[in-house]
Amino acid sequence: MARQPDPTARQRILDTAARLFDAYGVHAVGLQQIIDELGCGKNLLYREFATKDDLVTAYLTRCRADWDAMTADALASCPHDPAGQLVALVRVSVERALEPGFRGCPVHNAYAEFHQHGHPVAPVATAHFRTVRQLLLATARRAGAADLRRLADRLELIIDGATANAAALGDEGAARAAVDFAEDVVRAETEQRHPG
Amino acid sequence: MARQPDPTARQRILDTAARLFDAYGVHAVGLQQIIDELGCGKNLLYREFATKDDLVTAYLTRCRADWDAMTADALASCPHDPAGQLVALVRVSVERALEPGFRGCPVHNAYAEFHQHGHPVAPVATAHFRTVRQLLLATARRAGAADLRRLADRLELIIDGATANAAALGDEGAARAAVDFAEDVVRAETEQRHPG
DNA sequence: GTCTATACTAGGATAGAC
DNA sequence: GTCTATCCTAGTATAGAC
Repeated sequence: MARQPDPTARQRILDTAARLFDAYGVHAVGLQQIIDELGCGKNLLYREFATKDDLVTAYLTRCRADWDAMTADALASCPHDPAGQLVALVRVSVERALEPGFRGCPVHNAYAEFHQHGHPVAPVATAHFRTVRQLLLATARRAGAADLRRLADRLELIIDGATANAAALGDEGAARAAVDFAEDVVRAETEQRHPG
Repeated sequence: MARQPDPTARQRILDTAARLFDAYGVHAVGLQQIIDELGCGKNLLYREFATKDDLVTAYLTRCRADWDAMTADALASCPHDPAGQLVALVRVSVERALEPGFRGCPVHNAYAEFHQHGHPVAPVATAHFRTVRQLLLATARRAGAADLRRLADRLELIIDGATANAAALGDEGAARAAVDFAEDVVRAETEQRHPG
């Protein structure tokens, strides 16, 4: 009897690839290493992903989905408090960045490895950067910020800064100060102006 | 007559290596590519740098020296105004990050590629991170900040955030807001408290 | 003696045939 | 799942120009 194709194969390949790419970077991980860790045959991987670029693109798409889910949870934690949602977006970013072994935002890291020459993974990364920006702007608007772009810019700097710094210094660096910082910024940018 | 050894060889190798590592990442650049671009023989490179790790370590040490020179200039631009120096440190970081082709802080990028298993380049990178932090703390102290660590943490988040964000979105992102942000933070953290 | 250039080893990469 | 082809890597050794 012929074996049935395994519908979970693609997901298992992506799980292993993501773990290795996250830990060592894309260039540093070979397909053979993924195959060895997964214990599958070479055919299976090449059936699901024709080239390494295809696998990397799928990996980055998955990173984007993870980030979308993480931020959706943050927004849902205080659905009627947009100012609190802005702080929650910073909080979940910092929590992720302070996990042991964190090596930096996978999308930023992959973009640094592949941003040249119209590489196929570059547009997936840049789409993520625009998504982050749009989410901050939309939430700042609902929070009634006087200057939408200024508040969104400042929170984006805090998020990106905490992410990069945590990769370098972990919780011995500036990342642990990010949430307090964000609270002060949100308060300053959304408080009522005194009349007259 | 015998040829004289070229005292500039090591520097020329480092120039070319730094340009390629900055543009494509360390893993993505082979020694052969450096040799080809430089037009030297393989022997010369291996005489100056016995292994690729040696070359990468020298490259990172050079990146650190570049950063030290850049920040020394910033401090010298307003030697009797520590608060202005803090803003100047942010300004030069943002200017560097907004240059065309910027791919992120080279030390952060290299650390992301080589942070595992006690790799010989990792300590060079972590020493840089501590240097940045110490410089911000020392300057914040001279600026008379009420809470040294809070001011240094916040400025470090802004610098790291602008650097990472500029690599992703260039001047269409949050990086251009960093200097104004830093000015507000420095003002808030160094202003005189009202007595009583 | 210093340099360029090339040949070579050994291993790992992607890719694909069977 | 194995086996092969081709390429690229780090690194060494050798040949020959200046």
